[in-house]
Amino acid sequence: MSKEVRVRFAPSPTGPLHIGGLRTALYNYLLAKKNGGKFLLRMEDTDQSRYVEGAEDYIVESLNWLGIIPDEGFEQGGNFGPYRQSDRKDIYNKYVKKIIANGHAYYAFDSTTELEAMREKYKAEGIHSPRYDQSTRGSMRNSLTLSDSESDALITAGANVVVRLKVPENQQITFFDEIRGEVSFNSTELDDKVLMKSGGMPTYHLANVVDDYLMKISHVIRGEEWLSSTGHHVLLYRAFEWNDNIPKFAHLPLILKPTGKGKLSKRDGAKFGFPVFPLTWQDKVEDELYSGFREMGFLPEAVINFLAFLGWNPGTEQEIFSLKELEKSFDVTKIIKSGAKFNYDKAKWYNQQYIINTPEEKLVEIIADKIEKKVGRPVESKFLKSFCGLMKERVMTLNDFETEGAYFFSNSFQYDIKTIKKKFKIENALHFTKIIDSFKSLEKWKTTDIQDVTKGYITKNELSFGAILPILRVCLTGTMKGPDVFQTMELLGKGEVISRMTTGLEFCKAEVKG
RNA sequence: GGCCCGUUCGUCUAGGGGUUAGGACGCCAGGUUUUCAUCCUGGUAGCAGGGGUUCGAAUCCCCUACGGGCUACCA
Repeated sequence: MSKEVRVRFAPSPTGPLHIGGLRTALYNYLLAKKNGGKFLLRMEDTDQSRYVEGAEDYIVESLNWLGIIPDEGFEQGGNFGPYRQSDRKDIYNKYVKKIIANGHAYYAFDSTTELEAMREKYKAEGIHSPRYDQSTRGSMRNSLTLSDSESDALITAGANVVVRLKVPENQQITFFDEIRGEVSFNSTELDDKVLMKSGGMPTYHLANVVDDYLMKISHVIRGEEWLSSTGHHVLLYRAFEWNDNIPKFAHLPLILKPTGKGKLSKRDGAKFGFPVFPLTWQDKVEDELYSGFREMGFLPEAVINFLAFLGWNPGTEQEIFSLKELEKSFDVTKIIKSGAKFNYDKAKWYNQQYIINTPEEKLVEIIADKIEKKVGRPVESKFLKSFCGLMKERVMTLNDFETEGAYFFSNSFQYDIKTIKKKFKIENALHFTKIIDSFKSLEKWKTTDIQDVTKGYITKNELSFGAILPILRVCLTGTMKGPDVFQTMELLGKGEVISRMTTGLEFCKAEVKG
């Protein structure tokens, strides 16, 4: 009987969640669903100094938007709570006492200045990155070097007391990473990490291991930035004698900048002109607005699909996967080892695919409010449905509906002068007037009728389509881009078409003369 | 600097000893649509370098180079 799959997404509320974190959440979620397991959301808020107001809500809302809903967490509840680390201080305290007692951790009393002095001293001796470890701890102020009575006094006094892991000498630490295979460290390379900070809060390392154990986490899927500290985590499991309960590890490659080097950062969005966050985030400290995929007009399904494929693929040639399909096909061992550059073109392509495959009714639900807000009046849903049908094959984002299709809602637009100059011949002016007249006398205002009467007129008078159709389009929409001109006319309505044609024709005449 | 991880078209990737090295995005060309987009067809372009092992390496091993991560009382 294999253990139940229980995975967690454990973000820190230090700011908005960026797409790297989101992908981590997604992979965790997929592994849980694939195996009928549980996906938990745990808030790692042990650093009160970095706590950012609203970040927690942002994380929850982001996951909700994407449909990655936790089975357990501080909102859903569960039998392994509390799910905020700040609410678990007593638990960490209890466990840290335990490993101090069994000799795997110790108290250290060094002040910041003392630590700095130590680093300076060893640096001067040519050691590049001096650390608090087995080679230096003997010359520091801690419960290993001080007498018991001295230590006790300092512990009681309470200032500057931290607990450090006593890393053993020359131990081989090997663990199996589901993505990378065997990874090993020698303990001599590892420093005596702080487990409990002076305020009594645990550090990530302690809290993480204790929580994963207590919450019966079976797989730890996290970013590659944690790979180096996994040695410490394994040591911790050993110190607690939880060897049989070490979770499986999977360290995800980082998401890189699209150009240049380095991992994607929050500033890259503004720099390269694409979102790196799921939702727009107003940063109060920096007074900066970071754009989000949702506000940029992306469908959550498209973002999911795009994110899933940034570092994973099923090994088949299928590219479009719904969340449900991903849940079935996902396989941690197929995750790519190397970092992937963020490719906004591909993200847009996914979005376009999803928009095209979304039924018009659904699109109306999504964009109706935005359109009406922009137009400033209610718009019939029947109209919107046709509008979506005409536009959805030519938009990249949801926002393009209102920008590229603005002329369906308003007649105040700029005419494409170039086309008018090129295509409008003054000797055809009378023909346009006659075409307008034939529109007026049209009883049924359907695409085919409009098309028949227009094309009929062109053929009968031996005119060319190229001399008439572009001008019709420009007069009606201002632009040369857009759906079929006759379908556009049907949707615009007879009155509107006649009115726009009349003013448009006057504009053309004036333009050519002037 | 040290430790750890990585390296297939411009980008995302398939491929795990014998393949014309496959797909997708982008780009280019053609077709459809007398617009744009969609759609269809075709094209462009890649195994970081050097040594091994082998009858035979993109594939296995080593070295180098390059990239990335970590090196806090941050996560």
